[in-house]
Amino acid sequence: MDDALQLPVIESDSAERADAARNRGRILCAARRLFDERGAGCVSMDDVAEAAGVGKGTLFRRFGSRASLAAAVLSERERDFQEAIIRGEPPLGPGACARERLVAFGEALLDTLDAHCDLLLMAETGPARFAHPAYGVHRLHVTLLLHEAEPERDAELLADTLLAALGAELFVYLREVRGMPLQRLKDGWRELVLRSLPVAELR
Amino acid sequence: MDDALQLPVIESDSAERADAARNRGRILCAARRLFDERGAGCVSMDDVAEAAGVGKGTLFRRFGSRASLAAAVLSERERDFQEAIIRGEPPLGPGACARERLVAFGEALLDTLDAHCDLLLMAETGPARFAHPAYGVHRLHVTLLLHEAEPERDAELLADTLLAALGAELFVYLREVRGMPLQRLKDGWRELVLRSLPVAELR
DNA sequence: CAGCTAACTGGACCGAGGTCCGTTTAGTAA
DNA sequence: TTACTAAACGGACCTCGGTCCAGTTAGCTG
Repeated sequence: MDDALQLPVIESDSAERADAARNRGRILCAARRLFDERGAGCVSMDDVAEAAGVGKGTLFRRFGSRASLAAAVLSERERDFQEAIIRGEPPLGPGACARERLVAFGEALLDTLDAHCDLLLMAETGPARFAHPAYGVHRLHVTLLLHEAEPERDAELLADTLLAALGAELFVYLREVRGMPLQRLKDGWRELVLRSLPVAELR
Repeated sequence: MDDALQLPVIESDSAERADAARNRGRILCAARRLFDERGAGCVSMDDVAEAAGVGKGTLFRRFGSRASLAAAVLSERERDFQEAIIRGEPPLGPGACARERLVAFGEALLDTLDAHCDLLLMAETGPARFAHPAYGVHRLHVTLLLHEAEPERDAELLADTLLAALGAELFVYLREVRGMPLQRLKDGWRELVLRSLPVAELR
Protein backbone atom coordinates (compact mmCIF):
# COMPACT_ATOMS: atom_id res chain seq x y z
CA MET A 1 0.00 0.00 0.00
CA ASP A 2 1.75 3.09 1.17
CA ASP A 3 5.16 1.45 1.34
CA ALA A 4 5.91 3.47 -1.74
CA LEU A 5 6.19 6.65 0.26
CA GLN A 6 9.43 5.82 1.91
CA LEU A 7 11.63 8.72 1.03
CA PRO A 8 15.01 8.58 2.67
CA VAL A 9 15.52 11.83 4.51
CA ILE A 10 19.26 11.77 4.19
CA GLU A 11 20.75 10.07 1.19
CA SER A 12 24.32 9.16 1.93
CA ASP A 13 26.01 10.41 -1.18
CA SER A 14 27.78 7.41 -2.65
CA ALA A 15 30.38 9.56 -4.41
CA GLU A 16 31.37 11.47 -1.29
CA ARG A 17 35.03 12.02 -0.77
CA ALA A 18 36.63 10.76 2.42
CA ASP A 19 37.45 14.22 3.79
CA ALA A 20 33.95 15.43 3.05
CA ALA A 21 32.46 12.51 4.94
CA ARG A 22 34.77 13.10 7.86
CA ASN A 23 33.82 16.75 8.05
CA ARG A 24 30.15 15.95 7.79
CA GLY A 25 30.54 13.67 10.77
CA ARG A 26 32.45 16.24 12.76
CA ILE A 27 29.88 18.91 12.08
CA LEU A 28 26.92 16.76 13.01
CA CYS A 29 28.65 15.65 16.15
CA ALA A 30 29.59 19.15 17.22
CA ALA A 31 26.14 20.49 16.40
CA ARG A 32 24.44 17.78 18.42
CA ARG A 33 26.67 18.53 21.38
CA LEU A 34 26.22 22.30 21.27
CA PHE A 35 22.47 22.11 20.80
CA ASP A 36 22.33 19.79 23.73
CA GLU A 37 24.48 21.98 25.94
CA ARG A 38 22.97 25.39 25.25
CA GLY A 39 19.71 24.83 23.47
CA ALA A 40 19.44 25.23 19.74
CA GLY A 41 18.41 28.86 19.95
CA CYS A 42 21.69 29.90 21.53
CA VAL A 43 24.02 28.34 19.00
CA SER A 44 25.13 30.29 15.95
CA MET A 45 26.38 28.72 12.78
CA ASP A 46 29.82 30.18 13.52
CA ASP A 47 29.78 28.37 16.83
CA VAL A 48 29.07 25.10 15.09
CA ALA A 49 31.77 25.66 12.51
CA GLU A 50 34.34 26.52 15.13
CA ALA A 51 33.44 23.63 17.40
CA ALA A 52 33.66 21.26 14.48
CA GLY A 53 37.08 22.65 13.51
CA VAL A 54 35.81 23.53 10.09
CA GLY A 55 35.37 26.69 8.06
CA LYS A 56 32.01 28.32 7.69
CA GLY A 57 32.01 27.70 3.97
CA THR A 58 32.33 23.99 4.55
CA LEU A 59 29.46 24.01 7.00
CA PHE A 60 27.15 25.67 4.50
CA ARG A 61 28.38 23.51 1.66
CA ARG A 62 27.36 20.38 3.57
CA PHE A 63 24.09 21.63 5.00
CA GLY A 64 22.77 24.47 2.90
CA SER A 65 21.10 26.34 5.74
CA ARG A 66 20.52 26.56 9.45
CA ALA A 67 17.15 24.88 9.06
CA SER A 68 18.74 22.06 7.10
CA LEU A 69 21.33 21.47 9.77
CA ALA A 70 18.64 21.14 12.38
CA ALA A 71 16.79 18.72 10.16
CA ALA A 72 19.92 16.65 9.70
CA VAL A 73 20.46 16.46 13.43
CA LEU A 74 16.89 15.27 13.79
CA SER A 75 17.07 12.84 10.92
CA GLU A 76 17.63 9.75 13.03
CA ARG A 77 14.51 10.34 15.04
CA GLU A 78 12.62 11.20 11.89
CA ARG A 79 13.72 7.99 10.23
CA ASP A 80 12.49 5.95 13.17
CA PHE A 81 9.26 7.87 13.08
CA GLN A 82 8.74 7.18 9.40
CA GLU A 83 9.56 3.55 9.96
CA ALA A 84 6.94 3.34 12.71
CA ILE A 85 4.37 4.99 10.50
CA ILE A 86 4.97 2.82 7.49
CA ARG A 87 5.77 -0.56 8.93
CA GLY A 88 5.28 -0.29 12.68
CA GLU A 89 2.59 -1.56 14.99
CA PRO A 90 -0.91 -0.16 14.96
CA PRO A 91 -2.36 2.28 15.72
CA LEU A 92 0.58 4.25 14.32
CA GLY A 93 1.40 1.71 11.66
CA PRO A 94 -0.92 -0.08 9.24
CA GLY A 95 -3.66 -2.22 10.70
CA ALA A 96 -5.81 0.29 12.49
CA CYS A 97 -8.50 2.34 10.81
CA ALA A 98 -7.54 5.62 9.24
CA ARG A 99 -9.05 7.79 11.97
CA GLU A 100 -7.16 5.98 14.71
CA ARG A 101 -3.96 6.11 12.74
CA LEU A 102 -4.34 9.83 12.25
CA VAL A 103 -4.92 10.38 15.92
CA ALA A 104 -1.87 8.32 16.76
CA PHE A 105 0.18 10.17 14.15
CA GLY A 106 -0.62 13.52 15.67
CA GLU A 107 0.02 12.36 19.20
CA ALA A 108 3.38 10.95 18.22
CA LEU A 109 4.29 14.19 16.48
CA LEU A 110 3.27 16.15 19.55
CA ASP A 111 5.55 13.94 21.64
CA THR A 112 8.40 14.64 19.28
CA LEU A 113 7.67 18.36 19.48
CA ASP A 114 7.65 18.15 23.23
CA ALA A 115 11.03 16.48 23.29
CA HIS A 116 12.79 18.59 20.65
CA CYS A 117 10.81 21.74 20.25
CA ASP A 118 13.79 24.06 20.00
CA LEU A 119 15.39 22.00 17.27
CA LEU A 120 12.12 21.65 15.40
CA LEU A 121 11.55 25.35 15.71
CA MET A 122 14.93 25.90 14.14
CA ALA A 123 14.12 23.44 11.37
CA GLU A 124 10.73 24.93 10.58
CA THR A 125 11.63 28.57 10.60
CA GLY A 126 10.03 30.49 7.77
CA PRO A 127 9.19 28.63 4.59
CA ALA A 128 11.77 25.95 5.40
CA ARG A 129 9.09 23.78 6.94
CA PHE A 130 7.28 23.11 3.70
CA ALA A 131 10.47 22.64 1.74
CA HIS A 132 11.81 19.89 3.94
CA PRO A 133 11.38 16.29 2.70
CA ALA A 134 10.03 15.22 6.09
CA TYR A 135 7.09 17.55 5.62
CA GLY A 136 6.41 15.93 2.28
CA VAL A 137 6.34 12.51 3.89
CA HIS A 138 4.02 13.63 6.64
CA ARG A 139 1.74 15.30 4.16
CA LEU A 140 1.60 12.27 1.93
CA HIS A 141 0.87 10.00 4.86
CA VAL A 142 -1.94 12.19 6.15
CA THR A 143 -3.33 12.63 2.66
CA LEU A 144 -3.53 8.89 2.12
CA LEU A 145 -5.20 8.33 5.46
CA LEU A 146 -7.72 11.05 4.78
CA HIS A 147 -8.43 9.67 1.39
CA GLU A 148 -8.93 6.22 2.84
CA ALA A 149 -11.38 7.54 5.42
CA GLU A 150 -13.39 9.65 3.01
CA PRO A 151 -12.51 9.50 -0.67
CA GLU A 152 -14.77 12.39 -1.69
CA ARG A 153 -12.97 14.85 0.53
CA ASP A 154 -10.31 17.35 -0.56
CA ALA A 155 -7.61 15.36 1.19
CA GLU A 156 -4.69 17.37 -0.16
CA LEU A 157 -5.84 20.61 1.33
CA LEU A 158 -7.09 19.10 4.54
CA ALA A 159 -3.75 17.39 5.09
CA ASP A 160 -1.85 20.65 5.02
CA THR A 161 -4.48 22.25 7.17
CA LEU A 162 -4.32 19.57 9.82
CA LEU A 163 -0.54 19.60 9.78
CA ALA A 164 -0.66 23.31 10.49
CA ALA A 165 -2.11 22.38 13.86
CA LEU A 166 1.09 20.44 14.56
CA GLY A 167 3.57 23.16 13.62
CA ALA A 168 6.46 23.92 15.95
CA GLU A 169 5.75 27.63 16.23
CA LEU A 170 2.16 27.06 17.24
CA PHE A 171 3.25 24.34 19.63
CA VAL A 172 5.74 26.56 21.41
CA TYR A 173 3.19 29.33 21.64
CA LEU A 174 0.52 27.07 23.10
CA ARG A 175 2.87 25.45 25.56
CA GLU A 176 5.02 28.35 26.65
CA VAL A 177 2.89 31.43 26.21
CA ARG A 178 -0.55 29.98 26.83
CA GLY A 179 0.75 27.39 29.25
CA MET A 180 -1.27 24.47 27.96
CA PRO A 181 -0.14 21.02 29.06
CA LEU A 182 0.81 18.43 26.47
CA GLN A 183 -2.18 16.23 27.18
CA ARG A 184 -4.54 19.05 26.42
CA LEU A 185 -3.01 19.47 22.98
CA LYS A 186 -3.35 15.76 22.37
CA ASP A 187 -6.99 15.80 23.39
CA GLY A 188 -7.58 18.75 21.10
CA TRP A 189 -5.96 16.93 18.19
CA ARG A 190 -8.02 13.79 18.78
CA GLU A 191 -11.21 15.82 18.88
CA LEU A 192 -10.26 17.70 15.74
CA VAL A 193 -9.51 14.54 13.79
CA LEU A 194 -12.52 12.59 14.98
CA ARG A 195 -14.86 15.40 14.08
CA SER A 196 -13.28 16.06 10.73
CA LEU A 197 -13.73 12.50 9.55
CA PRO A 198 -16.83 10.36 9.40
CA VAL A 199 -17.01 7.13 11.36
CA ALA A 200 -16.05 4.25 9.13
CA GLU A 201 -19.19 2.48 7.98
CA LEU A 202 -17.83 -0.84 6.86
CA ARG A 203 -15.08 -2.06 9.04
CA MET B 1 -22.01 41.33 23.98
CA ASP B 2 -18.57 41.13 22.52
CA ASP B 3 -18.20 44.83 22.03
CA ALA B 4 -15.79 44.66 24.91
CA LEU B 5 -13.11 43.10 22.73
CA GLN B 6 -12.38 46.20 20.74
CA LEU B 7 -8.68 46.69 21.22
CA PRO B 8 -7.33 49.57 19.23
CA VAL B 9 -4.47 48.25 17.16
CA ILE B 10 -2.59 51.51 17.11
CA GLU B 11 -2.97 53.75 20.11
CA SER B 12 -2.02 57.27 19.16
CA ASP B 13 0.22 58.19 22.02
CA SER B 14 -1.30 61.28 23.55
CA ALA B 15 2.04 62.52 24.87
CA GLU B 16 3.82 62.25 21.53
CA ARG B 17 6.08 65.06 20.59
CA ALA B 18 5.44 66.92 17.35
CA ASP B 19 8.67 65.77 15.70
CA ALA B 20 7.96 62.20 16.69
CA ALA B 21 4.50 62.34 15.13
CA ARG B 22 5.87 63.88 11.99
CA ASN B 23 8.51 61.20 11.62
CA ARG B 24 6.01 58.45 12.30
CA GLY B 25 3.92 59.81 9.47
CA ARG B 26 6.89 60.07 7.13
CA ILE B 27 7.95 56.53 7.86
CA LEU B 28 4.52 55.02 7.36
CA CYS B 29 4.08 56.94 4.16
CA ALA B 30 7.46 55.94 2.76
CA ALA B 31 6.98 52.32 3.79
CA ARG B 32 3.58 52.13 2.15
CA ARG B 33 4.99 53.57 -1.05
CA LEU B 34 8.03 51.29 -1.18
CA PHE B 35 6.05 48.16 -0.37
CA ASP B 36 3.64 49.09 -3.08
CA GLU B 37 6.33 49.76 -5.65
CA ARG B 38 8.62 46.78 -5.09
CA GLY B 39 6.72 44.32 -2.96
CA ALA B 40 7.35 44.02 0.73
CA GLY B 41 9.97 41.31 0.33
CA CYS B 42 12.30 43.57 -1.63
CA VAL B 43 12.37 46.47 0.80
CA SER B 44 14.95 46.59 3.57
CA MET B 45 14.60 48.58 6.74
CA ASP B 46 17.48 50.78 5.55
CA ASP B 47 15.52 51.51 2.41
CA VAL B 48 12.55 52.62 4.46
CA ALA B 49 14.68 54.78 6.73
CA GLU B 50 16.38 56.45 3.82
CA ALA B 51 13.19 57.02 1.86
CA ALA B 52 11.60 58.53 4.95
CA GLY B 53 14.59 60.81 5.46
CA VAL B 54 15.07 59.44 8.93
CA GLY B 55 17.81 57.58 10.77
CA LYS B 56 17.64 53.87 11.32
CA GLY B 57 17.52 54.37 15.04
CA THR B 58 14.39 56.46 14.71
CA LEU B 59 12.74 53.85 12.55
CA PHE B 60 13.33 51.15 15.12
CA ARG B 61 12.41 53.43 17.99
CA ARG B 62 8.96 54.03 16.44
CA PHE B 63 8.25 50.49 15.23
CA GLY B 64 10.33 48.02 17.19
CA SER B 65 10.77 45.51 14.38
CA ARG B 66 10.22 44.73 10.75
CA ALA B 67 7.14 42.70 11.59
CA SER B 68 5.72 45.56 13.59
CA LEU B 69 6.20 48.00 10.75
CA ALA B 70 4.29 45.72 8.43
CA ALA B 71 1.53 45.43 10.99
CA ALA B 72 1.34 49.19 11.31
CA VAL B 73 1.04 49.58 7.56
CA LEU B 74 -1.79 47.08 7.61
CA SER B 75 -3.49 48.61 10.59
CA GLU B 76 -6.08 50.57 8.64
CA ARG B 77 -7.36 47.49 6.90
CA GLU B 78 -7.23 45.59 10.14
CA ARG B 79 -9.27 48.26 11.88
CA ASP B 80 -11.94 48.06 9.21
CA PHE B 81 -11.90 44.31 9.51
CA GLN B 82 -12.38 44.42 13.26
CA GLU B 83 -15.14 46.94 12.82
CA ALA B 84 -16.92 44.64 10.39
CA ILE B 85 -16.55 41.72 12.76
CA ILE B 86 -17.81 43.51 15.82
CA ARG B 87 -20.47 45.82 14.50
CA GLY B 88 -20.85 45.06 10.81
CA GLU B 89 -23.53 43.25 8.88
CA PRO B 90 -24.07 39.52 9.21
CA PRO B 91 -22.79 36.99 8.45
CA LEU B 92 -19.48 38.60 9.41
CA GLY B 93 -20.96 40.77 12.13
CA PRO B 94 -23.41 39.83 14.86
CA GLY B 95 -26.78 38.48 13.84
CA ALA B 96 -25.87 35.23 12.13
CA CYS B 97 -25.29 31.99 13.97
CA ALA B 98 -21.80 31.23 15.23
CA ARG B 99 -20.99 28.69 12.52
CA GLU B 100 -21.91 31.05 9.75
CA ARG B 101 -19.99 33.86 11.36
CA LEU B 102 -16.93 31.68 11.65
CA VAL B 103 -17.12 30.68 8.03
CA ALA B 104 -17.46 34.30 7.02
CA PHE B 105 -14.57 35.28 9.27
CA GLY B 106 -12.23 32.81 7.62
CA GLU B 107 -13.32 33.73 4.14
CA ALA B 108 -12.73 37.39 4.85
CA LEU B 109 -9.32 36.65 6.27
CA LEU B 110 -8.47 34.59 3.21
CA ASP B 111 -9.46 37.53 1.03
CA THR B 112 -7.19 39.78 3.03
CA LEU B 113 -4.38 37.28 2.68
CA ASP B 114 -4.97 37.13 -1.04
CA ALA B 115 -4.73 40.89 -1.33
CA HIS B 116 -1.77 41.51 0.97
CA CYS B 117 0.02 38.25 1.35
CA ASP B 118 3.53 39.67 1.14
CA LEU B 119 2.83 42.22 3.85
CA LEU B 120 1.12 39.69 6.05
CA LEU B 121 3.99 37.30 5.54
CA MET B 122 6.33 40.02 6.72
CA ALA B 123 4.10 40.73 9.70
CA GLU B 124 3.79 37.11 10.75
CA THR B 125 7.36 36.04 10.39
CA GLY B 126 8.50 33.87 13.25
CA PRO B 127 6.82 34.23 16.63
CA ALA B 128 5.71 37.78 15.75
CA ARG B 129 2.35 36.48 14.63
CA PHE B 130 1.21 35.47 18.08
CA ALA B 131 2.61 38.57 19.71
CA HIS B 132 0.69 40.98 17.58
CA PRO B 133 -2.49 42.49 19.07
CA ALA B 134 -4.46 41.68 15.93
CA TYR B 135 -3.87 38.00 16.55
CA GLY B 136 -5.25 38.44 20.03
CA VAL B 137 -8.40 40.00 18.67
CA HIS B 138 -8.89 37.28 16.11
CA ARG B 139 -8.32 34.62 18.71
CA LEU B 140 -10.76 36.16 21.11
CA HIS B 141 -13.39 36.52 18.42
CA VAL B 142 -13.04 32.92 17.30
CA THR B 143 -12.99 31.71 20.88
CA LEU B 144 -16.25 33.47 21.67
CA LEU B 145 -17.93 32.11 18.56
CA LEU B 146 -16.77 28.60 19.34
CA HIS B 147 -17.95 28.89 22.87
CA GLU B 148 -21.31 30.13 21.68
CA ALA B 149 -21.68 27.20 19.32
CA GLU B 150 -20.60 24.54 21.79
CA PRO B 151 -19.89 25.59 25.36
CA GLU B 152 -18.43 22.26 26.43
CA ARG B 153 -15.67 22.44 23.86
CA ASP B 154 -12.06 23.51 24.55
CA ALA B 155 -12.63 26.73 22.63
CA GLU B 156 -9.30 28.32 23.55
CA LEU B 157 -7.24 25.59 21.98
CA LEU B 158 -9.51 25.09 19.02
CA ALA B 159 -9.38 28.79 18.23
CA ASP B 160 -5.60 28.78 17.90
CA THR B 161 -5.77 25.56 15.94
CA LEU B 162 -8.28 26.90 13.46
CA LEU B 163 -6.36 30.15 13.10
CA ALA B 164 -3.31 28.12 12.18
CA ALA B 165 -5.18 27.15 9.04
CA LEU B 166 -5.33 30.84 8.12
CA GLY B 167 -1.66 31.65 8.62
CA ALA B 168 0.19 33.61 5.97
CA GLU B 169 3.00 31.10 5.52
CA LEU B 170 0.60 28.25 4.94
CA PHE B 171 -1.44 30.43 2.63
CA VAL B 172 1.52 31.33 0.46
CA TYR B 173 2.61 27.71 0.33
CA LEU B 174 -0.83 26.49 -0.70
CA ARG B 175 -1.32 29.17 -3.29
CA GLU B 176 2.13 29.48 -4.78
CA VAL B 177 3.76 26.11 -4.32
CA ARG B 178 0.74 23.86 -4.48
CA GLY B 179 -1.09 26.14 -6.86
CA MET B 180 -4.47 25.95 -5.17
CA PRO B 181 -7.01 28.61 -6.16
CA LEU B 182 -8.46 30.89 -3.53
CA GLN B 183 -11.94 29.41 -3.79
CA ARG B 184 -10.59 25.98 -2.95
CA LEU B 185 -9.11 27.29 0.27
CA LYS B 186 -12.40 28.93 1.14
CA ASP B 187 -14.28 25.71 0.52
CA GLY B 188 -11.82 23.85 2.69
CA TRP B 189 -12.25 26.33 5.49
CA ARG B 190 -16.04 26.13 5.31
CA GLU B 191 -15.90 22.35 5.42
CA LEU B 192 -13.48 22.38 8.33
CA VAL B 193 -15.61 24.75 10.38
CA LEU B 194 -18.92 23.08 9.64
CA ARG B 195 -17.57 19.70 10.60
CA SER B 196 -15.88 20.93 13.73
CA LEU B 197 -19.05 22.43 15.16
CA PRO B 198 -22.42 20.85 15.72
CA VAL B 199 -25.49 22.20 14.00
CA ALA B 200 -27.27 24.62 16.26
CA GLU B 201 -30.25 22.90 17.81
CA LEU B 202 -32.32 25.83 18.89
CA ARG B 203 -32.28 28.62 16.38
C1' DC C 1 55.18 7.82 -9.45
C1' DA C 2 53.52 11.93 -11.97
C1' DG C 3 49.87 14.50 -13.75
C1' DC C 4 45.23 15.87 -13.87
C1' DT C 5 40.79 17.38 -12.46
C1' DA C 6 36.79 17.65 -9.97
C1' DA C 7 35.57 18.30 -5.49
C1' DC C 8 36.45 20.18 -1.20
C1' DT C 9 38.07 23.83 2.01
C1' DG C 10 37.95 28.03 4.77
C1' DG C 11 37.92 32.56 5.80
C1' DA C 12 37.06 37.14 3.88
C1' DC C 13 33.07 39.32 2.69
C1' DC C 14 28.13 40.90 2.26
C1' DG C 15 23.45 42.44 3.47
C1' DA C 16 20.05 42.96 6.76
C1' DG C 17 17.87 43.27 11.23
C1' DG C 18 18.54 45.29 15.43
C1' DT C 19 21.16 48.00 19.33
C1' DC C 20 23.76 51.83 21.50
C1' DC C 21 24.82 56.14 22.83
C1' DG C 22 26.48 60.88 22.23
C1' DT C 23 24.00 64.85 20.32
C1' DT C 24 19.99 67.72 19.34
C1' DT C 25 15.56 69.58 20.17
C1' DA C 26 10.60 70.26 21.72
C1' DG C 27 8.12 71.76 25.37
C1' DT C 28 7.91 73.96 29.95
C1' DA C 29 8.71 76.68 33.92
C1' DA C 30 10.72 80.84 35.90
C1' DT D 1 14.24 85.16 27.06
C1' DT D 2 16.73 81.79 29.37
C1' DA D 3 17.52 77.61 31.58
C1' DC D 4 16.42 72.99 32.04
C1' DT D 5 14.98 68.21 31.06
C1' DA D 6 12.91 64.44 29.06
C1' DA D 7 12.33 62.78 24.74
C1' DA D 8 13.69 62.06 20.12
C1' DC D 9 17.33 61.67 16.77
C1' DG D 10 20.61 59.28 13.70
C1' DG D 11 24.36 56.87 12.26
C1' DA D 12 28.19 53.96 13.80
C1' DC D 13 28.32 49.46 15.21
C1' DC D 14 27.21 44.51 16.22
C1' DT D 15 25.65 39.82 15.18
C1' DC D 16 24.47 36.41 12.31
C1' DG D 17 22.91 33.80 8.27
C1' DG D 18 24.59 33.06 3.93
C1' DT D 19 27.86 33.62 -0.40
C1' DC D 20 32.23 33.68 -3.00
C1' DC D 21 36.35 32.34 -4.70
C1' DA D 22 41.32 31.49 -4.59
C1' DG D 23 43.94 27.84 -2.95
C1' DT D 24 44.27 22.85 -1.67
C1' DT D 25 43.63 17.94 -1.92
C1' DA D 26 41.59 13.28 -2.75
C1' DG D 27 41.42 9.95 -5.83
C1' DC D 28 41.79 8.39 -10.58
C1' DT D 29 44.63 7.39 -14.87
C1' DG D 30 48.54 6.30 -17.52
